[in-house]
Amino acid sequence: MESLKDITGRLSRQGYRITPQRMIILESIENSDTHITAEDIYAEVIKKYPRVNISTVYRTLELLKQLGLIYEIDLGEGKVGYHPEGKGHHHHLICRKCHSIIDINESALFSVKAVLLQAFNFDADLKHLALFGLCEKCRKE
Amino acid sequence: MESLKDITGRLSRQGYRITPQRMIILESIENSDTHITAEDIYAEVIKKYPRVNISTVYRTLELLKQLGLIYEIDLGEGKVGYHPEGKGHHHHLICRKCHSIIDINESALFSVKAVLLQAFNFDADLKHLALFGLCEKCRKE
DNA sequence: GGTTGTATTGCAAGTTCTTGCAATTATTCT
DNA sequence: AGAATAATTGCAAGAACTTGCAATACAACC
Repeated sequence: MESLKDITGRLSRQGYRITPQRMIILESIENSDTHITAEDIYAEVIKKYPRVNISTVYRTLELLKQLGLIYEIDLGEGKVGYHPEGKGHHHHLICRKCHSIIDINESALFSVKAVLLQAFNFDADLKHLALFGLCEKCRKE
Repeated sequence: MESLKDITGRLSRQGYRITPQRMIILESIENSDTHITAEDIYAEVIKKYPRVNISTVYRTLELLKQLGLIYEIDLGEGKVGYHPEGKGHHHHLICRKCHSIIDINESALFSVKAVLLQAFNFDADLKHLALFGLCEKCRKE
């Protein structure tokens, strides 16, 4: 479990600056239990710091994503959620027809990660994956 | 390999109408060798039928996607590509840092599909998957 | 603590995709 | 073939995100 201090330390060491905006955005993500959206993060942020612009939120999310500190998850229907690295991992099976979502455990795809690492030297982020397809109900229709 | 006639037949049988707009959009996707984008499809379409609106392109892509006749692929950097069902399948390993893309064969993930089908009765579309992570080069930096 | 260099921000304009609605048109039924 | 009906389209407005740029402010160095 990575604390806020670990994250800011890591940003700092890589030459990124610790701004009040980034701190509030980070806190919002860490405090969320679910897959929080950019819009929800923005709503949280302006409660405390009304002058923050939404483009700052998007830029910060992009930065944290590239550094691997948060994960972006495609939730289907054009929705995108974010999740901190430190919290539990799982995957989503999303029905492309009825849009229902089944959550499955991280371990279901452990073998895939190993294959990709060995065959392609590619370190895949198989922690929060969205897989699309047809659910049990829609397969029968 | 599914021909244009197979696709229109399937649309028709399910109560969808065959319009000139849909025909041109379908042809553009079928004729493309790569992962064509919505923008490129639109550019193709208006060459032949200048009055078509781009929202028709998006709506048609959404329909074909839900019916499983085309696949949508997240290419990273906010880019989305489309691929007809009838042509070859493969996956992409996309580096979240340098955005390079490695193509891998469909068969690399056959075992995953079987597991999801057995455990969750979920028929996953593991034909054109985008997996994000770090490539060999960026892992060393 | 003040100065300096550069990352970051806010703003506004721009892209990309979505949606509501009235007009149009493909299909069905006679 | 013509009328009925319901899916589809074009349009315009909107939502979600991105980007260029000048102003600001973090952090490093004296």
